[in-house]
Amino acid sequence: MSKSKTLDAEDWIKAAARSLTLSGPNGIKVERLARELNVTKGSFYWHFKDVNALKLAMLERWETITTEDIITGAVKSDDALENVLLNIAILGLVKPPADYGGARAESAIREWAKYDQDVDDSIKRVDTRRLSFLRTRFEHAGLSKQDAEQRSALFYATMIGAGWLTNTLTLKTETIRDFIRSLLS
Amino acid sequence: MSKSKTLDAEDWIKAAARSLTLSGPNGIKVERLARELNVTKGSFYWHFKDVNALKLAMLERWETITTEDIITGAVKSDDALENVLLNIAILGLVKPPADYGGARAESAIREWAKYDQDVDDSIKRVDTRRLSFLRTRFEHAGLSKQDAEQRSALFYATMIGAGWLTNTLTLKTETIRDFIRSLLS
DNA sequence: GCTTTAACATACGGTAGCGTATGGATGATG
DNA sequence: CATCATCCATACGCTACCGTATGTTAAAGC
Repeated sequence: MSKSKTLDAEDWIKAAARSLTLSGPNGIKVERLARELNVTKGSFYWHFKDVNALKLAMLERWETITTEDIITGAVKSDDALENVLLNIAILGLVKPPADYGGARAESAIREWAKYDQDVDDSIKRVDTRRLSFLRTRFEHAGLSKQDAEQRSALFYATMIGAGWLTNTLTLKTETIRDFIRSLLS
Repeated sequence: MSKSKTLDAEDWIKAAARSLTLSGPNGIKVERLARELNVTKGSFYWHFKDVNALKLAMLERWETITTEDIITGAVKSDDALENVLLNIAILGLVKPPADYGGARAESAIREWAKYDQDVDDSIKRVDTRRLSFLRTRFEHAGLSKQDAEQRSALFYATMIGAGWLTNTLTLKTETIRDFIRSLLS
């Protein structure tokens, strides 16, 4: 909701992302988003061909945000791998800006992927990108290719699960640190 | 789809569970399920008051299946804790019968819970039940209360994440075994 | 064999949502 | 200042649902 008098496509994308995290994929309805933006759907069909176009645009934003942006951000602190991983773990690996749905977008999109091929393609690219980053890092730390592949996968699975269960359980930093150390030994 | 000429409530519950795993929560539509069952919705409203009643009935089935039934099944092999956990991990902790949506029901329900209070209540009970089972086991293995709490949580998070990413990555049995050993030491 | 009832089918009114078509306002531009 | 493109509102037909009301059938009970 910029202060400009008229909306642009990006405003609609943000609204869709917010709605996704609040109500799930089926919360993304044209007339509903229009109400939240205080316009009518006449505006929407000016900026987008149809809802599918909005979906694809939103996925594209999310992809770049949760791979390139986040990973490069986490690596900026180029400490020892242990600290890099800890950073990633604590940040949840997935903290897109609140404008675009925040951390809750991850799980919503991940589940959505099971019923929608476009979404599945998107998340597969994201997973591949992240896993290859982790695997490379583990290899640089001296692990064999096989160990690097398995342990980065184990680490990634744990982060996804933990980020998923934030409302149910809380992992202490020390617990995560021990876990990372066992992966690196 | 039993061979009996008429349907019962259980048939509708199974159909709803299947539809949930295939199309998500918004795949659970009365007229849609009716088509899949080769009847009309006249049948549905005879067996249930409304869709919400079907939702609640399905959640109840899922709860008992994925806690009592599964856990007691995994424990039947009353080996050392290491093997029990391995069993749980490999079984995914969450393999309800295919009739009721199979393993994919877990993630669907877990995501659904974010937008629906009834579902959230249900999954909170399930998580509590499972975590308390794990925690008790860890304590019996000689870990302190704090360690048992944290490590069972870590184990559970990993299992949820791994079960979630089965299409993306594959953890070898040996990897999981090493992980469990590090948790028990 | 006639009624009763369980298990559906059919028909209806109502809402929410999609996409289109077209009209209206507002600012830039020559 | 008349025109033109941008941005949005309004109005329309259409489909997919929900839930209700009522008709239908086949089998069970007596």
